[in-house]
Amino acid sequence: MSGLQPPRGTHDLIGDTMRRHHHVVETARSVLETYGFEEWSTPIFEDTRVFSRTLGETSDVVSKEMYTFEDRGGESITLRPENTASICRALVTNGLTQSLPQKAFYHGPMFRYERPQKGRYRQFHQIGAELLGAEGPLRDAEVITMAYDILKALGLSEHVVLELNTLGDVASRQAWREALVAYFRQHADALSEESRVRLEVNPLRILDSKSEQDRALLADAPAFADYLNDESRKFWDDLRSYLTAFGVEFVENPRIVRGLDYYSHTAFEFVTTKLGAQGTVLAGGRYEGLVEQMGGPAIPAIGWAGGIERLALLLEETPSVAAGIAIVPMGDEAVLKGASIVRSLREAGLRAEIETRGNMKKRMERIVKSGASHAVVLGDEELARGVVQLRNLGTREQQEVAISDLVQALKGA
RNA sequence: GCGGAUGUAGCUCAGUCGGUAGAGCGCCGGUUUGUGGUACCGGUUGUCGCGGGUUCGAUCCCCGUCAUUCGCCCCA
Repeated sequence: MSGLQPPRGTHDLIGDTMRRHHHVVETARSVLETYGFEEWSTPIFEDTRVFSRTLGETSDVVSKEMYTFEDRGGESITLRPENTASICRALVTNGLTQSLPQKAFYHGPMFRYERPQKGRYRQFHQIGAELLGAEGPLRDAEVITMAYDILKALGLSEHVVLELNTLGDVASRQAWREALVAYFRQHADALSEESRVRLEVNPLRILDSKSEQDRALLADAPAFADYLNDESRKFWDDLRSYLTAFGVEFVENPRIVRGLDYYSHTAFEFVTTKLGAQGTVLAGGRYEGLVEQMGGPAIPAIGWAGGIERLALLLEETPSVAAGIAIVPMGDEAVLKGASIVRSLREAGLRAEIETRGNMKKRMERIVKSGASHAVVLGDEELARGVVQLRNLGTREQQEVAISDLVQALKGA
């Protein structure tokens, strides 16, 4: 055993872990395609400004969680902590602001320097979707419904609840935020120590506090509903109507504020109670200023990202690998013939292995354990007659088949 | 970044009140050139996480460190 380990918070994806991971991505892909989304791949690292400008300088992600370094040319580079900003950058870079809407999805590693826990890693993987050029709440509802369909296809719809909130437009939020700050300033001495910091840095976060003393204050805090302007209120009403029309259930949770600065109007999270403190499994919202910050026109968009590790942890079962066919040659001559047979099976698109090690009992044990569907036994006697024994390992039925008919017999099976 | 728990074979774990480690499972070979997971025989596995200290001697005691894990913060 070597002393080398993967760096803290990183992990290898092998075997069952990789299969679960892959299953999440491919299940999502098939749903995303029914909605007309296409895969985009952006660089894993970007100019630091892509993230620092857009996520909010004071957000935890930017202030303490980014992997930022100078490259040899002196440029400040950051390993992407999320992908939405990159997608917006790519939209502008590739001149796609002229052909809206764009429906993009992505999956891949993200990097945040955090203390690892179950379902939380420093290199983790997200799958996400962005609808760029989302003209109104119908699109928000549609993109949320798409996320729900993916969770359902993964068999998780029973384990997860959609929590929904509105953050209003910039004007509404600004007015409310000022009222909140004024209120909390008045009661600063009653706030928890952490929330006094939040008051300066990200006051909306106080709403999400788990501290008892903070919660006591929240009851009389200014309600956002009183600050929503007419346009924002209509957006919120329409969103809920459309979601209902799509048949997606949700609960309203006014405490969802999201950690990143760029959201407006719609904010949502799919949460579970099964992952300890890491209950959010997929989350997103509407953002209207990001593309403009990347140097493009003001294009409203709606998107979300799901944590692939968290989704994979929730899967009930590990997807199985496809059953194969095992060739069992007995004797040197038979191995040569077995080689040509296994090749012809593979050329026919069948999954096949040639099993040469140990006595026949040991071979059969290994083959059965491997989940193979059929064994093809080939000894001197069969060789002489140009046939094989084809055994169905499920039914234990065995028949003699001419080598020339083997592919057809297996394809029909 | 803060606080708690844990670290012995590939896996699950036992153990030594300080005398350089064991079980089950797994894995490999054979019984068996001819057929199924459970039979029989044999075999394999460890810097007891890493570094330092105390000691004649440390896997065990002490300190540090790394990793995992739970909670806080924050987030997917």
